[in-house]
Amino acid sequence: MENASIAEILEEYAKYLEINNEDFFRVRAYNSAARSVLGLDFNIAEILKSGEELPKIKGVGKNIQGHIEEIVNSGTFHELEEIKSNTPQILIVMNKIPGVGAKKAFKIHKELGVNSLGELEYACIENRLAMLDGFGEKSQNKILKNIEYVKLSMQRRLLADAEETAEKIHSFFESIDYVEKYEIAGSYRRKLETVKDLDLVIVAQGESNVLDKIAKEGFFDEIREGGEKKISAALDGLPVDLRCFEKDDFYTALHHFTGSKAHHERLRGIAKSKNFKINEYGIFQGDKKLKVSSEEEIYEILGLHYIPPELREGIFEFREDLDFENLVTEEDIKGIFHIHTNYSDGAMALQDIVDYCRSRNFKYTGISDHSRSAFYAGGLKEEELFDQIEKIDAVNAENRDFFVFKGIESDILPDGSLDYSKDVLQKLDFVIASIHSHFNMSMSEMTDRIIKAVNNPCTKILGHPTGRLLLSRDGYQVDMYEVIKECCRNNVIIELNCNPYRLDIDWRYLQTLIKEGGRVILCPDAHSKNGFEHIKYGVYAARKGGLTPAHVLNTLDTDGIAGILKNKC
DNA sequence: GCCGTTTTCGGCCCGACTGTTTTCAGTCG
Ligand SMILES: Nc1nc2c(ncn2[C@H]2C[C@H](O)[C@@H](COP(=O)(O)OP(=O)(O)OP(=O)(O)O)O2)c(=O)[nH]1
Ligand SMILES: [Mg+2]
Ligand SMILES: [Mg+2]
Ligand SMILES: [Zn+2]
Repeated sequence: MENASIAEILEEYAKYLEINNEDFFRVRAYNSAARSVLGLDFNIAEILKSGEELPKIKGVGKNIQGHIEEIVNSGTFHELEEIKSNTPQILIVMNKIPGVGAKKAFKIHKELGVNSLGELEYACIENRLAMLDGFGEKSQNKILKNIEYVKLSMQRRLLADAEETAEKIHSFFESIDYVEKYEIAGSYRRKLETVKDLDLVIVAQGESNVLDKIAKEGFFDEIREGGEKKISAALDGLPVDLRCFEKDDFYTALHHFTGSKAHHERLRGIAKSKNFKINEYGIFQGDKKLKVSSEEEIYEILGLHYIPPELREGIFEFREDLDFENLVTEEDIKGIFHIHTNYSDGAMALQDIVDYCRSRNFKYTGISDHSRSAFYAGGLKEEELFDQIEKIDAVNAENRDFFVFKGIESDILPDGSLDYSKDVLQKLDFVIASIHSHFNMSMSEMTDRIIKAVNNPCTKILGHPTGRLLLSRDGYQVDMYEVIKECCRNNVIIELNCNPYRLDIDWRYLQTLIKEGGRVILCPDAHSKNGFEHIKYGVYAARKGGLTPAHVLNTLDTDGIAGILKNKC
């Protein structure tokens, strides 16, 4: 079992505790234990099963360790199952109403016997809500109005889609002259794969009510609420939070608004233990406000190495054995694999791809169309593959400073075998093995299926290992830890698919992967020219996972790649 | 629920805003 599964279950329990109005610090204990588990450099289940003693895990004491042992044995723990079956659905629903949290939802349910949103609407209309202690006419009206928001059920947004809204915001700030400095912070700046909103930090020197002025520009679709220092707006259906600061406070404000919440809890705890205090207005030593002119200085003052925004998730950035000085960048990428041509479902011809890659200064590419079982995606019959091989050989004969590696994205068939015979695959430089069908297998079946493909000597790369499509399709059930170990044992590189809907393998597994000695390859999975633009999302994800160029196969030059691929099957 | 260590229970990140309150709790960032 993966640590991530354990973490997920602990987080779920925290959510139920919170909804049931349990002690705040108890809720937080479960949340922070979950983060700790996610950031471990060993596999909990493996250690427990071997009968060894579990090393000390920060934030995991007797109780939570007991739960973890139960989770490893049975996939859940009884307190969780109990609270799940005892929590009325309406509490969960009401918690989604803006302005209604655990306390209010609990009270409404308990004292008014409200069991559905419909009943809540009635209670408001009949003025019963306003009669409750702590409620009044205004909050009643607000709740009535906000019930609609739950029905709309706000979704998170793909980072790549949020970027389009961000572009509009950049143009807007170009067009006005009274904002001196601003930056989009929050999860957007941390390059999280999906974002709930955009969080803007704004500085306007010598302007009294900047936010008011911005609100009145009519640029945003909606201004939901606001005070002097912050307003909540929306654009393209995406919420936007704006906060205004003095120029001198810009860096601590930016740092604050970049988050994450979990990062701040840890960092501020550390600060406090060293007799500092951090908030959005500065870092303080006693009454003295220290001068800060970069985010780096905040970490320096605390005696910590710098933690870039992408890493600030409260998961593993505080581990003492890690530093983030040499994270991979887009410039490190020397060439790209997993390109589809018009032989299968791609839009570009081989020569177009070569020309385009050269114009982008790539030194090589790896062509991999779909295999024959993927008939819906124009998968290649053997003759077509042989034809493509000839064409690629011809291109390579013409070019001295660019190389095309010959490959295929082979379906992993339900029994774990690949889609062509060995003597066909031997004609290729590489095989990406991917799952494109029969997603509904049990976790152990699916894990066995993938592991069998990974053990096939022809397999060089494992493609999009969970098959997830962010915000629309969960990945298939697979034990990623077992898969990672098998990949490392067989020298199979794991793809980090750069398509912003995929970003698969998830960055949260990357520390585990490199601990096991593995590497990733960043693949745009391009079906058209536009697909090449996706590389940056893969780089963001790799950085979030703390990877350096050495952990990314396609930072190597052509000879380096050829060396890795030289053992044919 | 966890932690530290003045080994036993008090503290756990910090602030803006709202609406209710009559001095602050709840929600959200
Ligand atoms: N210190 C502190 N800062 C917080 C807390 N909650 C939010 N923040 C800061 C850090 C967050 O990154 C920032 C923006 O809050 P958001 O709710 O928008 O979360 P974030 O952008 O991190 O993720 P999301 O919007 O959900 O994709 O505000 C908190 O409880 N404590
Ligand atoms: Mg946000
Ligand atoms: Mg926000
Ligand atoms: Zn694929």
